[in-house]
Amino acid sequence: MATIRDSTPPSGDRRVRRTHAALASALIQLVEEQDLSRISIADVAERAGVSRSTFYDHYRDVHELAETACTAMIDGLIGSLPAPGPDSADPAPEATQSLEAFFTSLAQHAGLYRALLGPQGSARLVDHIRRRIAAAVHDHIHQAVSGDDLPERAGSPPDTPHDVPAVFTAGALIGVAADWLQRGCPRSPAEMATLTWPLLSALYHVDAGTLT
Amino acid sequence: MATIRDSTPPSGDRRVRRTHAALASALIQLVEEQDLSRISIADVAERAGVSRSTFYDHYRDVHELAETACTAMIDGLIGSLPAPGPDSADPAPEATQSLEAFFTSLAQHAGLYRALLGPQGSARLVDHIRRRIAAAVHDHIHQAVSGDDLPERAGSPPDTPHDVPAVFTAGALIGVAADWLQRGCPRSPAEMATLTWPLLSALYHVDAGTLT
DNA sequence: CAGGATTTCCTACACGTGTAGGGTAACCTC
DNA sequence: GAGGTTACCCTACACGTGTAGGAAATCCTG
Repeated sequence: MATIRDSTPPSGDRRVRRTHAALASALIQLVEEQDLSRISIADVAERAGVSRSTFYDHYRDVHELAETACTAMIDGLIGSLPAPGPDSADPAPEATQSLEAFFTSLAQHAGLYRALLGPQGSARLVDHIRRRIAAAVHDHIHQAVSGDDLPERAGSPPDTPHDVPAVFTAGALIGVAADWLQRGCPRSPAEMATLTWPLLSALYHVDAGTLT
Repeated sequence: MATIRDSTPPSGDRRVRRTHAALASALIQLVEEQDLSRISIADVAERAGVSRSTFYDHYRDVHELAETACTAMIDGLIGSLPAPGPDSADPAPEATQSLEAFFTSLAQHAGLYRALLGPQGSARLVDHIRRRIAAAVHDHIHQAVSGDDLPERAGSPPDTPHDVPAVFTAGALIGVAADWLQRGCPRSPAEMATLTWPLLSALYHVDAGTLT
């Protein structure tokens, strides 16, 4: 039996890397085709060309696989979140552009993200994403206030401190994203960015003011 | 076999009311004791003194039961959300008080809400709650701008229009609530209200400004 | 109270889940 | 390459899910 909880990516063994990749790819394919709640472990394993018991050697359930399989994509998304502008830059072109990139990325994998964030999705994954966004927002705010460049926060554990503004902001972004995806992306990413930026910017300003 | 999708509360038949109540009460009990994901339909049915197949006569799964069983409680929560103040009322005592009531209600059923909103919770229910909060926020904003008293929005269907600020705000509140509950409510409801109100208020102001 | 209509319960079935043990083959290290 | 290690696969089992049909009890209606 395999040792469970292998601490992720640069797994020494070639076999492990292959099954991890195969399972992740299979899940992403399947989730584009149907609701996450309809996907059985047997489905994923078969699509990946792997036995069902091998799946259990690596993950406890589909949500756990989804968490690790999508972390890279999620982090890409989060990376395109705009930092708070220096101060009241009303048009704020670069921030809006960042947000547009955010919504564009969402739209490009709309099927995937809708399945994960929507009502048939995974509360676990949503929680995971909220933590990561909150951590990013936390860094943005403190970086903007102190002026320091934080040391990149590598693959560090997302031990968010209890930062109310950060989780507030993170929840808000998830809410907008989930709702937009669920309605089938009726507005363009640019429109969404234009509508969202004033709200996000307002939160940033409150945070900066409260922090000092 | 029973006709599925009976349109809820004032169900004529005495038997139906009894089983609905028994199932709802049983679920709420169980969810205070353990994670939602560990609760089987057989558990709920047994606790309610009802057969498993009767459960399926009324609900498709545990999440659907949770949705209807908690709607009343949820609506109570939403009712205590503060409306936007007339304009910049910085201390805004009544708004903060409303928010404190909101967090106090959450804390009173902390076990329940944590199980429902947390990582082991129900994405369906979270989606449902977000829609309801968004609808309430939507009404608040338009009421504040137009000055009208909307006609109470009785048990009406939560057909939220695509209102970005509303879902943004709704997501934010859910994010704060979920995070706070998950950490075991480390701060008092009053502290949470004090921390949250500036953020919420800022969003209200942006919305009012954008609307005119 | 009789009537019909519904709800409730029982049984049964095909599947999915999660766990366990052990055989085989692939891998890394030396 | 030979070594031990470890991942992979197979089998099997206990349980939960969701569906279906039909018997019996309960209810609303007139």
